[in-house]
Amino acid sequence: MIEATDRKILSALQMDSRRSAASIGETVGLSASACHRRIRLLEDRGVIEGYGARLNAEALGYTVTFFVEVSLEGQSEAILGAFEGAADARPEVLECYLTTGNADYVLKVAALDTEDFERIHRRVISGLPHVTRIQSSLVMKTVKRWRGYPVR
Amino acid sequence: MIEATDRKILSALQMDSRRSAASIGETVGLSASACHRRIRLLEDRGVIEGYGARLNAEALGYTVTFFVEVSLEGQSEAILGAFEGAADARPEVLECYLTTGNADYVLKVAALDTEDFERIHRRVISGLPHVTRIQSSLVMKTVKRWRGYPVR
DNA sequence: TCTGAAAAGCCATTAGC
DNA sequence: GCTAATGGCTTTTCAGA
Repeated sequence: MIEATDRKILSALQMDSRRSAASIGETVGLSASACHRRIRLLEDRGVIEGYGARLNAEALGYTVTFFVEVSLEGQSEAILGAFEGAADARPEVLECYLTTGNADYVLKVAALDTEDFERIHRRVISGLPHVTRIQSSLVMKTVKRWRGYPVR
Repeated sequence: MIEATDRKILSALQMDSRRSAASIGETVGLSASACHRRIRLLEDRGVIEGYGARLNAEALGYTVTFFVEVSLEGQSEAILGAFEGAADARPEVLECYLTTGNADYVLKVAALDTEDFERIHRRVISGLPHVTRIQSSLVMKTVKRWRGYPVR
């Protein structure tokens, strides 16, 4: 379990990891050194997995985001493993989940433009091993983007 | 457009935003101050939207992740707007996208346990305004988690 | 064991070139 | 873009609650 003060620290760092330990300590009622030590412990415990910059997709040239539901030709460990390894290796595949429901996998993909989308859909995804059926859903609007987990 | 050196900087910061400008500058062939100025400009241009800690979902107590496909009872601006505002306000809804395809929206949701999942599915999602059909897909395995955009 | 205070070293940031 | 200088921050050490 995670203590209340630690949760406040995590919430602050999740929103803005460039805040200093002194600043966060001030808001949670700790000195800079005490706050810093707690952060270090949360890192060591694996609660904090790392720190990253949030980049603007459009600025990077990605104008198209889409989800792909993928079904495979079987459920054997060999088939699943082959697909997962190949999906993981493709940089176009941003995320990949094995799910219950109609499809076997849900993939999140980013493309530079509609031509790139076409290429990824027809060549990359369809070319992953043991794929039998794919169905893409284009993202027309991001209503709520990822801003981290609720920590309360 | 973004220059090659800036892309290397972005890639490094996306992976680990705690690296110093001096360290990144060394790998991309710049002095600390030059690298720092480029980072500042990328922030000002909005290419870098912010910095955040990556937290471990299980450590926070989230054992269940699922996607929900949601259909609404109409497509009018009022209906879409009401749903989107309500979805955005729910902390359980981590992400929300308006998509093409069978459903109108795709939501990503995290739950503490199966009981919490039940609560969110039956009360939160179903209670969002103008929802007519929902279909959940439970994540059984995260094959590839979000690690940022390819910047090359 | 966790805290706060102080010291040392590193880093971000700016100015000058 | 680089070098140099400054101020702030991280990080460690140490003593007390």
